Amino acid sequence: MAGIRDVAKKAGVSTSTVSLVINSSGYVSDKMRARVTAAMEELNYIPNDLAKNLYRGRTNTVGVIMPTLQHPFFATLAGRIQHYLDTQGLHAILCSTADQQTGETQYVDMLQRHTLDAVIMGSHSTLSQEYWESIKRPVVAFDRYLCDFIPTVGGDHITGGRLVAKKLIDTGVQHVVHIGGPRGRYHDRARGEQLLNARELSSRPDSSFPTVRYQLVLEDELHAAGIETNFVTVEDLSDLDLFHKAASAVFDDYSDVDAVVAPDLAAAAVIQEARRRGTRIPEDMQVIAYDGTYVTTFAGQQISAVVQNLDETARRLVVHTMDEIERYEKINRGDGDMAQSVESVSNEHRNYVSVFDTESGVPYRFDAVKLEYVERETTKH
Amino acid sequence: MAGIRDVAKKAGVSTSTVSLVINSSGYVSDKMRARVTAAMEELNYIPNDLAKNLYRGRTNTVGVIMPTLQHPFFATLAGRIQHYLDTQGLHAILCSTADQQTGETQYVDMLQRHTLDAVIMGSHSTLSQEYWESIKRPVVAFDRYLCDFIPTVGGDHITGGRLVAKKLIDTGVQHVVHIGGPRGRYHDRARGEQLLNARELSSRPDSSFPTVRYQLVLEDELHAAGIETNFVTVEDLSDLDLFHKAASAVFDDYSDVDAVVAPDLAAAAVIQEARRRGTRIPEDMQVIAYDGTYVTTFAGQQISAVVQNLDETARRLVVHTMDEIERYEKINRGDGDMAQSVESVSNEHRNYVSVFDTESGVPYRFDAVKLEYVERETTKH
DNA sequence: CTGTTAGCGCATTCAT
DNA sequence: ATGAATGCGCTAACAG
Repeated sequence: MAGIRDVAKKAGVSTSTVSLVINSSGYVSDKMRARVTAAMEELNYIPNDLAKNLYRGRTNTVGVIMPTLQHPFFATLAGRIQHYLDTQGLHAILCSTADQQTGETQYVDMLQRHTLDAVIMGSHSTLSQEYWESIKRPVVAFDRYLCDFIPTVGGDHITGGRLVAKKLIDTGVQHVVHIGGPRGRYHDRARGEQLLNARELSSRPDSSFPTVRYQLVLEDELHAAGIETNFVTVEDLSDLDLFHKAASAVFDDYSDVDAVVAPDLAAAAVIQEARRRGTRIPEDMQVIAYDGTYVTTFAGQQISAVVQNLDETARRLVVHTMDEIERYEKINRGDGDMAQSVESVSNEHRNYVSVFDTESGVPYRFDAVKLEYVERETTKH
Repeated sequence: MAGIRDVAKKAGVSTSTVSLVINSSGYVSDKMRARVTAAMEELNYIPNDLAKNLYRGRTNTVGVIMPTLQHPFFATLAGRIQHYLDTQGLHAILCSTADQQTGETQYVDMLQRHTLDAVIMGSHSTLSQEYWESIKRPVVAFDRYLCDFIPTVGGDHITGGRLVAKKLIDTGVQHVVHIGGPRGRYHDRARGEQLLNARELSSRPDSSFPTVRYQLVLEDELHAAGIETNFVTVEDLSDLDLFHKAASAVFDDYSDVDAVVAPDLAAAAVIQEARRRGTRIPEDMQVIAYDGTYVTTFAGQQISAVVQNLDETARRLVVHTMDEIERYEKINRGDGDMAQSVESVSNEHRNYVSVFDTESGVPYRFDAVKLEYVERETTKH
């Protein structure tokens, strides 16, 4: 309850002196400082950050929007994001859209009302490009394109797809079934672009960059090698039971399948189903997981996987978040134009790709994190 | 950038009228309302919640402290907490202590500085009882005793331990190895109290109520039935590799083990290790997981488990959180004494146990959520 | 029913 | 080096 003025009164100084002591800024004589700290102790004074926030117009809080924490993939990513935000003195408000009635708009709202300094968007959004453009506050996207004004950090799924394809081709499989989320959500016209590299992709802000990309690359490379492929859809990623159903479907619908590529949980379900049906892995069937979270090490056997570097992804997401916050602060202060701060970041990452839009002065930035293939029990050498 | 006064000016009314329109409180004539909303549209006005927060002294934000989001157990719990907080118009700031340099004190700090309305404490705390008592702001604990002023919601691990013991005894096993976190952390004197029921436990605020309790009950009941038991420790729960090491240790150190009880991830590791060593489950060995998250359904085989009702746990945690917030608001308004609001909650839950401390006027409250045993592939009937 | 005004608790110019 | 005054943007008495 004790306020800064109580402390000032008790110490026989003015409020600004107390303020200087609190923030250890400016010059305060040692005597004054001692008296002030003594008064603070006595009154058990604790500064109220709400006032500070109002004055500063910042809360040091970032909204982190993920589909669900149930998936180790997003839980891990969220954890790493929290870690890197913490190193910058920022807090994370977590929103798993699956756990909430109100969707992502609530958080964009908080962003607009200055309850949030920025938003990291990791969920699929049905909102239009125009909507995201109209926000004009710091937003960074994970693995998806929102609009020209919003930078993206995501896995290099082109490489990811190639890694899987190469391994399967080398192993000599004939019929690959891969499992994934509904494809309808994604821009199908991207279908013809799967062999573009990250730089080329990033120059096409009209297409999204979701994980699903690796599937397109995979299919193309396998087809080019004369290998048959089929796709099994998991409609709702937050319904874990569907992964088991998908695993069953693989065996039921494709009797001659000799390789499965699937996100971690689905891959784990396939391992379990294989044991139940007496299918030996990797002798009778190869299994490769896509994502490579700890689920691949706690399944029935250790699963080979294309691993996403979530730590690095989180690090970059936070770097861009800070940049965006700073960029908008500059804009709101009036100095510096919108494109300015981008340059300074562009050398930060090896795979960083910037495409400047000279008309708007604002670039769309795609920051690709490399993926890695790890060989384990479920594939043959 | 547009403020409430800009809107007022544009609409030709006063700021308070605008405020009334925004909060749709009080009476405003339709004409005025129309003009105000029109002005808001034109100016693209968005209220700044920082000012509102300062005035109200609340942020509608609750700190949720968990050891790590890596564990599906805590990730799921955190997700459910977020869900229930959301239904009450509250946001969740997430802190997994494993992901952060700064520990839980940072969040208690935010609580004191009014950045947080309350804190839900799910991590182990090394801080003293006196420390927690001195906070005097809303705190609710998960599965652990902090101090007399702080209510706890936790699983009924007494029942949990009994469920496991009964099953194992019925199955006729001879040598049980169970895996768990380091025991040193927990009050050893609780050792002699393991047969107390929830009510009796709750009347002993000097002991904590961690998950580990089930192990004590388990050991006692098994010993009483003449069954040998051994304990394998996992020193650091956030180091997933240790679960695999523990699983190996079970086989290496105890060749005649015929049953394993372990937290989900460790149980999954045991399943994997058993397959590697040719041990058949459940023919040669029974496995029961404690917690029952989805990990038990994605392991090498479906694992029998004592399931914690995390949804109900989360619900109650949030109920108590709201109660505490309200209680402290009353206290700060001066009306109502500290013990008052507790009564109204005590009938809310079937397993709710209150112990009133007439001296302080504030009870220690322990709210126990029932556990359930689910039979799956890894145990015999 | 609407407008005027006084804070909410702190940070920061400016004088001194 | 220190203090008095002003404002951050909004809310809620109170007066009209």
